[in-house]
Amino acid sequence: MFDHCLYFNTAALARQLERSWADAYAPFGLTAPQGFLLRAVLRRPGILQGQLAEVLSISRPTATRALDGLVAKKLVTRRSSQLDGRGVEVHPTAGAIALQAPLDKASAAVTARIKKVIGGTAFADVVAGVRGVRTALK
Amino acid sequence: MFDHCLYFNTAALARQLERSWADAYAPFGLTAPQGFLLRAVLRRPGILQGQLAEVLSISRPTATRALDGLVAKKLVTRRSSQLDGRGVEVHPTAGAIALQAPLDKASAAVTARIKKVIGGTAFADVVAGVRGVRTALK
DNA sequence: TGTTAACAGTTGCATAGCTAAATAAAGGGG
DNA sequence: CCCCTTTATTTAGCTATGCAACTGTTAACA
Repeated sequence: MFDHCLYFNTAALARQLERSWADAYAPFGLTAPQGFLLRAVLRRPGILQGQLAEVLSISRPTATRALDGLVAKKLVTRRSSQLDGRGVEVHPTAGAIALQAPLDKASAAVTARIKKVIGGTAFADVVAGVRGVRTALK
Repeated sequence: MFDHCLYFNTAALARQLERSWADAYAPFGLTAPQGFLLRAVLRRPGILQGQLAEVLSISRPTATRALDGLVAKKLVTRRSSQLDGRGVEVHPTAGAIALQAPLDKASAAVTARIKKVIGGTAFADVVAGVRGVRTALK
């Protein structure tokens, strides 16, 4: 019905892909967005919340709430920045650090499975195309 | 941070595009999903709810709730199917029919603007690529 | 014809996302 | 030093989405 609509196809694919990631992260007790958020914190311990929102391309209120969830699960802690009392640093707990390798492994498995289905070249082309549109519209 | 992740880029682009569509449909008092839902009903008056969910690639509960919104705005009516009492036909009201042409025009304008920014060829390539992934993963 | 299975829609509950407005901390004149 | 502006986060309120479970309708069939 909306075969040639960029928004329709992109949104539908996002919902479809979310299921794969939800399945992959469920064993860790994480949803897909929580998993990506935690992986971002693990890669940059102490990152400020605002920067997290930016690298994840979500609004700051959404980052606040998503972090509330990870704090409740004792996977990250908030710490007021010494340099600027307005900023809040986010640090992974020991439990989260223990999860990093398995989480990255599970993530790689999802990507590998999708690449196997659609082909590595098609995968790379679509990712590059989507990223290109994001950048052009920014 | 997740530059090569298909899910991350796709979901981020979907959120980004939604703003353009939200702006385009706001003058009609519609959100982006409501606008697409209404356009689908206008193209196939009397379509069954389950078929609507399928063509829009959303779950049936989501279709139920989205339709509740259009019914509240008096843009569509529900009618029990004569052929099968389980099914519910969705019909556009006269008010909705009057909206069809302007709604399609506003939709075309959004697409035209995006095509202008990223180029018509890139647009078509990305749409085809995204749709291809959707189909392959179905 | 009564029972059971399948199917369409709805309801309950939860997550994720946004905008707008409120709070809190810096920083800059005067 | 006080007031005003800017910036970082949070809170409030809303929409969209999904899964699981429930209700009502149809169909199959013993």
